[in-house]
Amino acid sequence: MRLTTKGRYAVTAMLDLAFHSQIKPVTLTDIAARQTISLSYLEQLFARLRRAGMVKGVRGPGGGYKLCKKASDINIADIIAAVDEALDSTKCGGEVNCQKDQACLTHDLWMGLSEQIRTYLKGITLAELLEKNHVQDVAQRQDQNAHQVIEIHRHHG
Amino acid sequence: MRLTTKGRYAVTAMLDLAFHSQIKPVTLTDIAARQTISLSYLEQLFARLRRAGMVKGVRGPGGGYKLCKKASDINIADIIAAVDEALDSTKCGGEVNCQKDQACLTHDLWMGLSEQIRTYLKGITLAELLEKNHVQDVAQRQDQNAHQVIEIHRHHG
DNA sequence: GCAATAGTTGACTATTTTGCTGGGTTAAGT
DNA sequence: ACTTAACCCAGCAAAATAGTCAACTATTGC
Repeated sequence: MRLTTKGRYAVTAMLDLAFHSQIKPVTLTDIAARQTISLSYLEQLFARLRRAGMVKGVRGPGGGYKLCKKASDINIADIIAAVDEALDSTKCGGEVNCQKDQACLTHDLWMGLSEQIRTYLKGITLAELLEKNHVQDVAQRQDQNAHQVIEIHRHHG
Repeated sequence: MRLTTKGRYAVTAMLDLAFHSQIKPVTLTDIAARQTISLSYLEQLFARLRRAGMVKGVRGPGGGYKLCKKASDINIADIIAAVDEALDSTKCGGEVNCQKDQACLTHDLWMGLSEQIRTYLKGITLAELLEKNHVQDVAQRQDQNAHQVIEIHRHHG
């Protein structure tokens, strides 16, 4: 399991989708605007998410994307796996005898690590994240406001 | 904390170094040959590892690289951090108000995840890895031999 | 001192991934 | 019909990844 910006984009977009598509489908244009991701890049990502059976596209006016499953049934690991797509992980993609003699020293480490991370991310659902974010988002906003007030006081005091 | 092939290369090389530099320094040429990583790429990686105070270069004949600390005092997270070098992690590198209004939806997730992974990797030392690999390496070799014997039997039986 | 070894440095290239632009086609709603 | 928005490409620019080459310096051993 690789961790790059691409996966983060996908998770961000899915989060946005989960949050806004309760009532009607959400257009990629909207997500692009809210999350400042380019529309075309989103199209690429959603093409893969769709192929992975995570989202469904609805054409025509009033269309957009919807989640195929409940947000509580979608985990982060699957999202990342969907967009990262079949990188053979290293020269030793799954195989054990990856190197001539000594068998790729880090094999066990990376397999173990990968598994650990995957397990961790599989345990987190979109729904959980949404909840968590909602709460903390408010908290952050309050903090920010507080800081701003303090800053203003400093500059004008 | 990002996870890419670069970090894996670095860990692989450090593992090799830890394993072979018990007696005398190890040249990058040797590591390059054993781990099939290009010499120049290794040079780049080791330049950073050296600047991070993890390895020490010894010039002249019989020279090479040595670990600065004991293998049991070097953890994987530090190795990866050393070569990955100051990526500001995303547009919201550490800052909280990464986006105009809604504050980067995935912020909490990625910070939490990063921390989780870092913690995990900080808990693994080169020494531990070496030990683990040594044992499993032998095991794998035995397995392989066994499989080969079976294959031969199949083809010639 | 001289030659060989091996680190050190930097500039330069190639490949891949990433992220994006812009063109189109197709399905659905008004 | 017309609009909307998914779908589908072909390509492109920037960045990251991986590697090459060449010059230089410090160290060891003869």
